Amino acid sequence: MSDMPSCQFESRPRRIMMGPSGLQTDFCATCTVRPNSVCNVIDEGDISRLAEAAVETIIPPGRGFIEEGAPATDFFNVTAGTVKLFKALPDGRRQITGFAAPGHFLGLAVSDSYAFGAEAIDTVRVCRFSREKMTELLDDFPKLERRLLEEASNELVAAQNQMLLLGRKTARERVASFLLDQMRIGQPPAGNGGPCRLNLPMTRGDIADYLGLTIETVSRTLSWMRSQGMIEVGKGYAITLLSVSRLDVLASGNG
Amino acid sequence: MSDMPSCQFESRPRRIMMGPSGLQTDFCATCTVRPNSVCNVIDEGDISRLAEAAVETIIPPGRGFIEEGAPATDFFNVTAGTVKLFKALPDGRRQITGFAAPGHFLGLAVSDSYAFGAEAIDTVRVCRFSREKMTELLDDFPKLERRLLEEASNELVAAQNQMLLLGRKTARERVASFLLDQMRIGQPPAGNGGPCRLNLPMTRGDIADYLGLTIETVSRTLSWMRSQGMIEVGKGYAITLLSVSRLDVLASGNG
DNA sequence: CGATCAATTGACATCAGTCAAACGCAGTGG
DNA sequence: CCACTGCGTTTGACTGATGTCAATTGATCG
Repeated sequence: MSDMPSCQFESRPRRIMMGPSGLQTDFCATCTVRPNSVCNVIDEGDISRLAEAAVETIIPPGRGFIEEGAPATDFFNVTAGTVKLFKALPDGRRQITGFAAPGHFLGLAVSDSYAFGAEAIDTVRVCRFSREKMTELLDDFPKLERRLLEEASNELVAAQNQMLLLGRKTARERVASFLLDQMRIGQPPAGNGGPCRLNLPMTRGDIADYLGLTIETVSRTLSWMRSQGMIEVGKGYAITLLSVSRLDVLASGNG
Repeated sequence: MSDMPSCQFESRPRRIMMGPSGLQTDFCATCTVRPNSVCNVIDEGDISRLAEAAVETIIPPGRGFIEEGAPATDFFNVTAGTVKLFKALPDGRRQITGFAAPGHFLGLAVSDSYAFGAEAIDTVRVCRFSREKMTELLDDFPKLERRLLEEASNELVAAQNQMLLLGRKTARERVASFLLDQMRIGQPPAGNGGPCRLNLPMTRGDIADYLGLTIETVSRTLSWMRSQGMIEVGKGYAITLLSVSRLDVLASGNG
């Protein structure tokens, strides 16, 4: 599907403000995703330590930047765009294990090689940390470790939900679950129940690989939902959820 | 399938040796699973702190001891037997998200309620830690936090593998993957390639719920493997792997 | 306008699920 | 000792949801 060249970064070393003392200062201080990311455990006073360790990298759409099985040299924090994480079988079958939105931390594999691949869906910006810098940060900021554990636990919960979806839900239930999940990402938790417009960054193929279905089944299912008045399929990647409640019933297996 | 009574423990407060100073001593020091569990990061000198916090609990076969959605009051460390972890849909469909063998740490969910249920397969022994005690331990032993992060990362990798299995593998590939995984649990990593006898603690139903299949399909697939000379199905829960290499080819999708 | 690529739709095939029967084994009680 | 029961497993016949293959539509971009 994608050519997946071996990990090539289009890194552009970030221009960093220098403070009076010559120390790097507030490159991270102005980061818009910090409140939602693991970085939020670093105090204002220590923020320059973070900026020092991070290298901002821009990744164009479709470019792979983590190769499954390659040596795990870096950690990443997504600051813009959406990344797909996946595993593949030798014959090309692919399972997307998750989508990483801004704030998401990547690279939690403990082993010395990545257990999954990663590819930019749209234009992605990440903060890259070398393994060494990351180790230093972990040693100096115990809070960071606790925060990463929290992050990992949340991912585990998401993974368990996905296993339930992949192992036991029907195609309609899977698509409904997916749409609701996507809604919860963009929306504040208190959804008002009214129509909700989504702008999905990923293709039908990505959705299929995420839900363990084929492109055709995803397309047919969306068409069926449209025929039922549950959603509206706009042009491009827009989908409007017309009846969140009915999708909810479907997603939880009571359709 | 199981009646799952609300969490009832058959706790028997562990008899603990008292040292000269009146402090509890080496209940954990003699623990056979400590080398493989998160507890191995606590130094000998501090081992009594661990013993102080742990309550050993015996759980009979079939008894549920974590209920999905219930308040997450305790953490567990499995010391004997096998536990199944699962999520369920309202209509009873069930996905087993993993099996916890001795050494496995349970309860990593950060939220205040359990994201999964847990039930003993055979007679299970666990060390139970209250949330408060666990927090104390984490505060006092930073190494423990790092170790838990490692554990969580490993579980994430396993979860990603399982997503690939559930989303993209055929029934034969799933069963082959499962048998090989089970072999690797019991065996030291250097499998000699010769026949390998497994004694699975779980029923066909559990295997089916783990692999996202039905009992019938699991049974048929095992019969097919037997007809191919790949395995031997003994009475009870014994299965002998006759050709690990052919199972390997199957499991990785080149069957 | 033609080329390309993603998405949709249709016709058909198939893998795994469903329903049902039979088997094997263990435990119980006559 | 044997009949009876319960439960998990195996096997068979059939069904159906989803995959496969293929044609069409629609959007984007030179």
